Amino acid sequence: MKRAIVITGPTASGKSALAIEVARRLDTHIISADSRQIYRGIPIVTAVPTREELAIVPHHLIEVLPLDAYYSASQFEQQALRLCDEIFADRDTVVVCGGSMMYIDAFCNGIDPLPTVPDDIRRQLSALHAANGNDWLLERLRELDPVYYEQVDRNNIKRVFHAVEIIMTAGCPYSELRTGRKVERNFEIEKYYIDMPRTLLFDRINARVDAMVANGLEEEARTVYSQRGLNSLNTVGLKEMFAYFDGTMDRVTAIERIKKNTRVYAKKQMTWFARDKELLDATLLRKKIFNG
RNA sequence: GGGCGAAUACCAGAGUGGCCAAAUGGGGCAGACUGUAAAUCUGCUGGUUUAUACCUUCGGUGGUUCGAAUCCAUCUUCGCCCA
Repeated sequence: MKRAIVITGPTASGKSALAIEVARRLDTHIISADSRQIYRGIPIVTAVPTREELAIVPHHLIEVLPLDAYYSASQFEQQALRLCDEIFADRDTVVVCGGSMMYIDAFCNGIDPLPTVPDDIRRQLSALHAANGNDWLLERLRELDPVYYEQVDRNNIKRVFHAVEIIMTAGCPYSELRTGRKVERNFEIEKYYIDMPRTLLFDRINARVDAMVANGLEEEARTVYSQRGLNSLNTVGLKEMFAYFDGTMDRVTAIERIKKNTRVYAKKQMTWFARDKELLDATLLRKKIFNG
């Protein structure tokens, strides 16, 4: 049976390095499950592995999309599965590595297929929303899908918006499309999580941000500053630099904010993964691969 | 030596007699999450295991008042000004 070794954990916990060691040992490839490293042009903020690291084993889905490309967990699932097929053609194992919670979930458990919302529908709804406000949007959802209306966090207007645009596209209630069903893969999945004391992790985060700054974070941010509205750039490390460029935050504060927001992000990852009962401790993987 | 101003919860900072365990922001903590997820959203943050409840807080002490973070006296510390 083929096998996918999934390596995840909070940001700066050492996922990439471990994945490279493991993939090298098993002579296989790494599929990155990172919603930001997938974009081209922001390797410093997103901590893309170095050129040397990338040369050790083949990596996939790193720096492959233009910054303005639309992408989603579902697309990741499809692409990652396709890559698995290819890699499994002449190997038994593949390594999937990343900290994007939803991508990991989509890969391991699948995600319900939803229609892709056409641009004109999105634009149209967006205009109506802008003109009529949140209450109007909520009212639309209540009419169109009372079931989901009861379930959503109505303060989270992005979710409400998404539900409505999906309904408009699919022509049926969003709640009918959400099965939450877990998909079985035709390969085994071993999911490992890198755990470490929070104080240590936070020290690593702070050190990594300093390293990014030393490696040209500011210059990198400048090169994409003009495109700041893109979702791919709504990223920790860039938004703070943008605020600095705007003059609303001084440089030292911006760098502090990056550290703080990265810590917050790491905590979100920890919270998400804490409820995943299938996760194994990454130290087990180390033992298995390197001592056995 | 004299004059003025300030002292509030982890920090900053509102509040100037009851509606104050005390606005707001920051920071911290906890959580939600199936479609741009490094996104988006939520709760808690004096103590009492629960609380529309009780207790202890607004520099110290002593007063005034039915009632004080808020008024008075005094002390301490800090800042500014005049000598």
